[in-house]
Amino acid sequence: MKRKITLKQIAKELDVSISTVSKALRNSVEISEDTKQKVQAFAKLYNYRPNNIALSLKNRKTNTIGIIIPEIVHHFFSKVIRGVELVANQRGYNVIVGLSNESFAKEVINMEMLANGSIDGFIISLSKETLRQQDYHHFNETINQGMPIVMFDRVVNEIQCDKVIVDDFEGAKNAVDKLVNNGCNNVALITTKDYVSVGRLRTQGYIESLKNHNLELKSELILKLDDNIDYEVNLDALEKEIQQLFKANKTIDGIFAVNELYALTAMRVASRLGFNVPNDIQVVGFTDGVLSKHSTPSLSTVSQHAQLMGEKAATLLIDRLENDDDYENYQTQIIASELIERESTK
Amino acid sequence: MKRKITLKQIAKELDVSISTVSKALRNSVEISEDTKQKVQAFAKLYNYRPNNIALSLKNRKTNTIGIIIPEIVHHFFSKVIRGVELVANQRGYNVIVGLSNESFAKEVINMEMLANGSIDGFIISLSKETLRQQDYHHFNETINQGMPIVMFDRVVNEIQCDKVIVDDFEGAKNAVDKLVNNGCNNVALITTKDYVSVGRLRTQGYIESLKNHNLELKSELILKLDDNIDYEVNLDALEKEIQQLFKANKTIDGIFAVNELYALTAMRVASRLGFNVPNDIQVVGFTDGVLSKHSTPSLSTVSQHAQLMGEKAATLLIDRLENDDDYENYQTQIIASELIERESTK
DNA sequence: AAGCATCACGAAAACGTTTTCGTGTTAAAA
DNA sequence: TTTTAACACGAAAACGTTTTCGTGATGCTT
Repeated sequence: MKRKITLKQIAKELDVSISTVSKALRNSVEISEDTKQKVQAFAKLYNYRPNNIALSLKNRKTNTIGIIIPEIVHHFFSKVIRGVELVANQRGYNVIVGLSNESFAKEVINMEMLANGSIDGFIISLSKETLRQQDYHHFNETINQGMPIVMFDRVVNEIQCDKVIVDDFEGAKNAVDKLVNNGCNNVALITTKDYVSVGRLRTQGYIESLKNHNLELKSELILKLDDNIDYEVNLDALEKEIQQLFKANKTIDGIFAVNELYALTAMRVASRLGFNVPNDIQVVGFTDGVLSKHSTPSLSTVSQHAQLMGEKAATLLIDRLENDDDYENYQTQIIASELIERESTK
Repeated sequence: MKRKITLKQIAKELDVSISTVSKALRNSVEISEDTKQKVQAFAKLYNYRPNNIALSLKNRKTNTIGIIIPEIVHHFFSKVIRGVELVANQRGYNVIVGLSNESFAKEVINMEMLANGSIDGFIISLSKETLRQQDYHHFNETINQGMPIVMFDRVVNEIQCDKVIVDDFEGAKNAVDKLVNNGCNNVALITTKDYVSVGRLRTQGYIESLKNHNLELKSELILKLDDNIDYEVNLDALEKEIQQLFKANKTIDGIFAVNELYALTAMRVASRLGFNVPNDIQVVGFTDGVLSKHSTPSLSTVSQHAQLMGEKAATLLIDRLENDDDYENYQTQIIASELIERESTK
C-alpha cells in the first residue's frame, strides 16, 4: 500500500526542486527539454495526480458545488440531480449532496457544513419547514460571504439570487384548459396548503382557467391537503379525504391534482366508486414521476422537465462562479412545462 | 460582501499571534482566561468557522465519502443514497455523488476525479459495462493507494473489500416458493442476461425452488432479456417479448420477474391477453420501487431494504476509516430480503 | 539575591500546490 | 576582455489550519 505520490517526493527522487517538478509537469518554458522529459516520465510511471485539496486551498476554489434538496427518494429531485451532475461534470465540477429532509434545522446545518470552504456555490430547493417559517437568514448570510446560490422549484422572492422555476401557473392553467375543452364542467382541484409556493401558483392557474372559461369557482371543489402528513405511508387517510370530496360533489367530471400521488389516488378512488376514467371523470396530474406512465389507466400529466431544470441551475451557478465581472444581475429562468396526454383524459 | 474571516485576520485585529488565536478557540490551557474570552467573543461576533479545506489538507482527511452509482433516477439507488447520507451526516461526513451512467469510462473518470484527495473512501455499485468487461483495475489501484472501497448490490468476487449485498438467491427462492405453494405449476422467469450478478443469482434461486418442489425446469419458461436496451423508453419492445412468452406457453400460471418493470409489464400484458391477476396468473417482482405499491393490482415483491444497505455500507466504510488497526479483515454483509405480499398473489 | 518553576504567548513547520522573483551559468555581443 | 542577454533552475511565499517547541516575564523558593 503505497500512498499517493507528491511533488516533493518526485523532487527528492530526481534531485531537483519542487518548483522545477511543478513547472516541468505544466510544460513551462523555463524548464529544459531534458528535465521536462525526465520529470514527466517519472510522474507518469508513478501515476502522479495533483492533490485536489491542496489545489483548492491554493486557488481558493474547490470546483465542487453543493446541492441541497428536501428529499432524494423522489423522481423529480433525483432527475434534477442528474441534470446538475451532467453539466457539473462536463465543466469539471463535482457535486456534493445534502438532504434537508424537509427540515429547517437540517437545511441550515447542511449549508453551514458545506459553506466553510467545501464548495464554491449552492443549488437548493427549500424545505417545507423553511417555507412555513419564512426564516431565510442562512441564505442571506451565505450570499453575503460571497457564495452564490441558485434556487430551483421551491424558491422565494425575499432572496436575491438566480432562480430556475417551472411555469406552475401556466402549466396548471393549460391542464385545466384541457379538461374544460374536453367537456368537463365541474373540475375539482386537489392541492396543498398555500405556503408551498408551487402549490399556490398551481392553484392560481386553476382559478385563472376557470375564469377564462366563464366557469364558476366553487370552493367546495377545492381540496387543500395538509402536506405535512406523509400520505405515501398514510395512503388510507388520503383516500378518505378524496372519497369525501367525491361523495360531497356528485357532479365532478374532472380532476386536476398538483402532484402525482394525489392524482393517482383520485383515479383509484374514482374507479372504486364506480366511475370510469376517462369517460366519467378525466384526471390530470402535475409531476415528473414514474407512476403516471405505468398506471392503469396511464395518467395525463404536466411534465416539469426536471433534468432540464437541474442543467439550467448548474449552468447558471457555474457561469456566475466563473465570471466575477457580471455583478448581481440575477436572473430567473422559467422552464416551460408540457402537458403529456395519456389515457386518463379523452 | 465580506469574505469569510480567518485566523490570521482575527490575530491581526486582536494583535496576537495566529497560534494564540487557534489555541484560544480550542480552549487550550496555554492561554490566559482573559485572552481566551477576548478571542472567543471576537470569533463569535464575526461568526468564525475553520476552513474545511485547510483542515483537510492538514489532517490528510476530508471527512467526505464518495458514492458512485450507475444511475440516480432509480428508486433503489436513491434510497441507498438516503441511507448513506443518513449515517454519514450523523458521523460528521459529507457525501459526494458520482454517476457512472452504466458506463465503464465514466466510472473510471469519476473515481479518478475523486480519488485525488477529495474523499476518504468509496461506496460503489458497479456499472453494467464494468461487469461485462470485467475490468477492475481501477478498484485495485484505488485500494492500493490506501483508499477503502465498499461495494454494494452489484459486487464482484475478484476485488477484496467490504461488501453489502442482498440475499438475491434466497429472495428469489422464497418468491418462487410462494408462487408454487399458492398452486402455480408453471412459473415463468423473466430475467436479464447472466453477467449482471444479481440477475444470475436470482435465476439460480428460481431454479433451486423448482428443484426443491420437484418441478421440471423448462427452459422455454425462462425469458432472458438484454438489459442494454432501456426498456423504460422502449416499453413496446418489452411488451412484445413478454407477449411472445405468454403466447408460446399457454400454461403459465405464475411469473417471477427480477425487477419491477418486467413484473409490471408482465401483469399488463397478461391482463391484455385476458388473464386475471392473481386468479389466472400470479406475479412477483424483485425491487424496492414505487410502482409496485401503486399499480392495479398492486404487485407482490421482494423488498431489498435499499436504505438499510446504504446505512450498512456507510457504517462499514466509516468504521474502516476510523480504525486503522483492523487490517484487511474484509466482511460481506448480507441484507435479508423480505417478501411483501400484495394483490398480485393469492 | 540567585535559582527555578510556571505562565502566556509566539515562531515555525507541516499538509501539497503554484507562482513570483532572484541567481548562477553559459553564450553571444561589443 | 568585458558586458549583456538568455537560459535553467531554486527559494520562498501563499492558501488556512494545528501543533510542537522555544522563550521572555513573572513569582516563588532557598
